[in-house]
Amino acid sequence: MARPRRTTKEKLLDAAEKLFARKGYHGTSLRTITRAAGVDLALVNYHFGGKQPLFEAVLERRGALLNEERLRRLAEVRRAAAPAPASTEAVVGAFFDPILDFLEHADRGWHSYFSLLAEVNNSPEWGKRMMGKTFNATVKQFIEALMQSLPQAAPQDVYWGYNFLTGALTLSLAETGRLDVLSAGLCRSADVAALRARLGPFVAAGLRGLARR
Amino acid sequence: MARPRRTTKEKLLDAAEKLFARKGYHGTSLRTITRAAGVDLALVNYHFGGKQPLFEAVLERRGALLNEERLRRLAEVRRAAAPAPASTEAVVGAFFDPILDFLEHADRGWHSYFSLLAEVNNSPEWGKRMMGKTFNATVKQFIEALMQSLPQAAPQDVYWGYNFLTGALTLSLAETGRLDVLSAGLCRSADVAALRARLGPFVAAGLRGLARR
DNA sequence: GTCTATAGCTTGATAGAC
DNA sequence: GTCTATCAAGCTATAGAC
Repeated sequence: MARPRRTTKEKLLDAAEKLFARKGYHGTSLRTITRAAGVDLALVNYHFGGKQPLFEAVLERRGALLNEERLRRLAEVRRAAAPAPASTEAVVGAFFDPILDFLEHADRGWHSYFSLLAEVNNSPEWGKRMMGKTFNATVKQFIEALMQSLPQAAPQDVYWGYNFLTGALTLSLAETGRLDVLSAGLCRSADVAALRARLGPFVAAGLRGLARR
Repeated sequence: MARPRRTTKEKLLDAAEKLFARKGYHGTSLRTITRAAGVDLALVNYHFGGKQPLFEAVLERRGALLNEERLRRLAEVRRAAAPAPASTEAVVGAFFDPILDFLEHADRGWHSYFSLLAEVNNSPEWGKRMMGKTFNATVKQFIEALMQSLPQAAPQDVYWGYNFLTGALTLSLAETGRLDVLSAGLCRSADVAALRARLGPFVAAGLRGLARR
C-alpha cells in the first residue's frame, strides 16, 4: 500500500506481464495491453520504444529482484555451513525459496511473471537469449555451489541436473491447471505450500541420485 | 524410404510442425507454412478447415504413435515383473524410452514435435486442454503404475512427482541451447545419449526421495 | 507526457474459376 | 484438389497537435 499511484510505465508493465503470460508474445497485441492498462496506444512507443523492448522490460523488472534475493540467500547458507561447502539441500533451497516466498506473500503480479518465465524458458525463440541475459551470472554461481556440495559428481551431471531442476520448477510455475485435472482435484497447480513441501526433496534426491551413478 | 511421395496434407503437417515449434502458434502465419511446404495458401482451409485445426492435427499425429509405444512398453515391464509391481525405474523407463528412441533413430520431425510439445506443455493457453486431450488416458496409467511401485508414497506426492518428472523431460526436449551456453559447450541440449543416461536416474531418485519424506 | 489520426503491412479466411 | 484474387480486420509504428 506504499504507493497506490502507479505511473504509466508501471501500468503498462503490469498489464503486459499479465497478458504476455496468458497468450505469449505474439498472441498479445499492443492494443490489448494498452486497453487493459487504461493507457493510450502510442505511449508504448514513447516509454519503451516498441513491443519487444516492452517485453524485455517485463522480464527484467522482477528478474533483477529475484537475482538479488537468490544471491543473498546463497551467501547466507554458505556462511552458515563454512568452512564446509553448503549442502545440496541448502543450495537448492536458496534457489527455490525466493520464488516460493514471492508467490506466497507478495502481489499477484509474481504469479504472472513466473508463468511467463516458464514459457520463455521452454521456448526456442526466447529461451537461450532472454533467460541467459537476465539469469546466467546468478545461475553460474548456483551451479558452482552445487558442484561443491556434490564433489563426487562429474560436472556434466551437475549441468544436466540443473537442467532437470529448472524444468521441474518452471512447469510448476506455469500453473497450467493440468495437475488439477490429472489428480481429479486432489492437487492444485497454484498450491504454493504443497509445491514447497515437495520440490526441494525431489530435486535434492534427484541430484544425489545422479551423483551416485 | 518407403513412401517418398508425401501428400499435400503431410507436407502441410511437416512444415507446420517445424515452424510452430520454432515460433509458437501465434508467431507462425499460414503464409509462412504454405510457402515452406510449397503448397497453396487456400489448401490449409480445404484440408484442415483453418489454422487451429491444423495445429491440433500436428499435435495429434505423433501423439497417437507415442501413446501406443508407451503403453506397449508399460505392459512389457509389468509383465516382466509380475506378480510384483514394476519398479519405479522400469515405469519411468517405459515413459521416457519411446521418446528417446524416436529422437535417436527416427526422422528429424520428432525433434520439432517434442520441442513443440515442450512449449505447449508449459503454456497456460494450450497446456491444460491440448495436453489433456491427447495424453491424459495414457498418463493416468503411468501414474497408477508409479503409485504401485511406491506403495508407501501418498497419492499427492506421486501427482506432484509426475509434474516434476514431466517438467524435467519437457525442458530437455525443448532443446533451447541454454545448457550449451551455461556449460560453455561441455554439454549439448541435443545430445540424446547424455540425456538418456541421466534423466531416468534423476527422476527415479527424486520420486523415491519424495516417497521417503 | 498524452492523444488523435493514419500510414503501411500482414493476417486468416473464402468465393469462384479451373 | 488446386489456384487466383481479394476482403475485412487487425497489426506495429509514427507524425504532429496539444
